[in-house]
Amino acid sequence: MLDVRFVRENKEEIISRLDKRNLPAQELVTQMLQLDDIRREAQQQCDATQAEMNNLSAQIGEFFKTGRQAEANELKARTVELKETVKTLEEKQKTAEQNLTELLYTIPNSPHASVPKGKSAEDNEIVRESGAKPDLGSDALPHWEIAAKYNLINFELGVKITGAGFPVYIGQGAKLQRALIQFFLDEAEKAGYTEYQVPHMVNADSGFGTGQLPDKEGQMYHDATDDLYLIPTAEVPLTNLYRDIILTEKDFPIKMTGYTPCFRREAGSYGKDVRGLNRLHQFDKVEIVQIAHPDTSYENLETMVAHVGGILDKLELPYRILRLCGGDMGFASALTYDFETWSAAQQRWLEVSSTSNFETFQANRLKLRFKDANGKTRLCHTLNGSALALPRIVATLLENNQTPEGIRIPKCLVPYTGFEYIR
RNA sequence: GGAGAGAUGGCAGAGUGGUCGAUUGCGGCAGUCUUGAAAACUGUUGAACCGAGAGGUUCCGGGGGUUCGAAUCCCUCUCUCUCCGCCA
Repeated sequence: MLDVRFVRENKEEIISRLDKRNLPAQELVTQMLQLDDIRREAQQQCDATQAEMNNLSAQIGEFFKTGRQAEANELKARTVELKETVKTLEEKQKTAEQNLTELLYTIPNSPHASVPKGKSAEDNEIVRESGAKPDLGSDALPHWEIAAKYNLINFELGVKITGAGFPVYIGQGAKLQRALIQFFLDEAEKAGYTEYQVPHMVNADSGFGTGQLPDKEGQMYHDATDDLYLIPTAEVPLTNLYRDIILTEKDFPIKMTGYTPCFRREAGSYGKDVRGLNRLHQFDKVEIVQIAHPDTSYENLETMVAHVGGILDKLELPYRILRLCGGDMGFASALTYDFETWSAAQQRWLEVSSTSNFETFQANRLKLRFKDANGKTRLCHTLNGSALALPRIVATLLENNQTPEGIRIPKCLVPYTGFEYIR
C-alpha cells in the first residue's frame, strides 16, 4: 500500500501518477490525508493524557511508599476521569487508523514515470520484438492437438480426477515439464539467484504482505479448516520470507528463485481463450524475486528483464516485450514488463512472464526495511518476475517446433530431456 | 489426537505489581593501544508513532481483562519443546 507520509509530502505527484491508471485520485488522496490528520490529532491528545496518567501513577507510588495514604487516595480519585479520556481517545485513534488502512487497501500502486497512460492491453507499449515467427503453413496443429497426438498431456484425465484446468502430463510431456523447470532453475542460479523450496500454502498474513489480500481474495484457493491459501505464485512465499525484516545496505540485492506449482481459481474468466494450456487452475512456474535498494531498483529490474529475455533466446522462441500501460498493470506494481511468445498455430501472442518493480508498495505492508548510510530506517523495493511460467512456453514450443519428424526440442533443453525429438 | 513445560532485545539468558525498554554475557559498531591484525580496555548498540525541536507515547508471542500502576496477576488464541498415540 502507499506510504501515507510520502503521499502527505508529495500529494500532487501521487495524484498525477495515479492518473495513468485512469484513477481520479484527487478525492481519495484528500480523504486519506484527512483521516491521517484525525489520526495524528487523536494520538497527540492521547499521548498527552497518558503522560499525565503516568505522572500521577508515579506520584501515587511515591505516596504509598512514604505512607501518605490520604494523599495517594486523593490522586487516585483524579485518575478515574483521565482513564475514561484515554479510553475515548484510544478508540478514536484506532478507528481513524482502521479507516485509513481500509482506504489504503483500495488504492493501487502509483505508476512509474515511464508507464504509458492507457485503458487496456491495446495501449501497452511494445519495447522490442525478437526472433522470427515461423511459417508453418495451414496444416499446423494447435498445441492441444499435438499434445493428444503424441500423448503428452491428457486434459480429460485431469477433469476426471480433479476438474477442468488441471491437466495430466504423461511420458515425454512430463519429462519436458521437468526439463524446463530444471533448465530455468539452473539459469537463475547462474544469474546469482539462490534457490528456495517453499511451502505451497500460506497464511493470511503472507497474502496481505504481497498484496493478494484483500484485493484478490476470490482468486485464491482457500482451505477454511486451517485458514490457509494455496499460493497463486511463488512470489508470495518467497517475498514473505523477508516480512518484518530490517536489512543493512550491504545485504542488497537479495536474489531468490524457486519452483512451485501455482493455483488460481480464475473466477469469471471462462470463455474461449482457455483452450489447452492457455489458462489453467494449476500450473508450474519458476519465479525470480529481488529485494533492492530504492536507488537502484530500476537497474535491478533491467537485469531481470535481460535474464528472462536471455532464456527465451536460448529456447529459440519468438517473443516480444511490452511495457504495460497504467490501465493494464497489476494492483501492486509500479512498472511491469510482460513477455509474450508467439504461438504459431493459434496465431497470437501468449503471456509467459510478467516482471515488475513494486517499489515500496509491498515493502510497506511487509514491513521490509533497511537502514541507510545515515542510520535511517527506510522501506526497501521489491521486484519479481516469472522466469518462466511453463504452460504457455510448452504450448508455443510444441506449436512452433512441429516438423514432419516430430516436435524438435531446442538445443539448450536436450541435455535435460535426453531426447531431441518428441515422436 | 492426549498430557505437561515454555514464549523477554541479533543470539544466550535474568527479571514475579511501582524510574524495567528492561541486569548480565556474546555478537555488532566506534575508539584507545599496535607497523598491521588479534587480545585487552573504553564507549556505543531495538522498533513504531507523534513532534520543527526539546521531548512524549506505545511495544517483553497475539488479543482481551484486573489495577492509580503489569514483562510480572487473570482469561483467551497462536506457536515452540518434552512424553504418549498415529504416520510418509
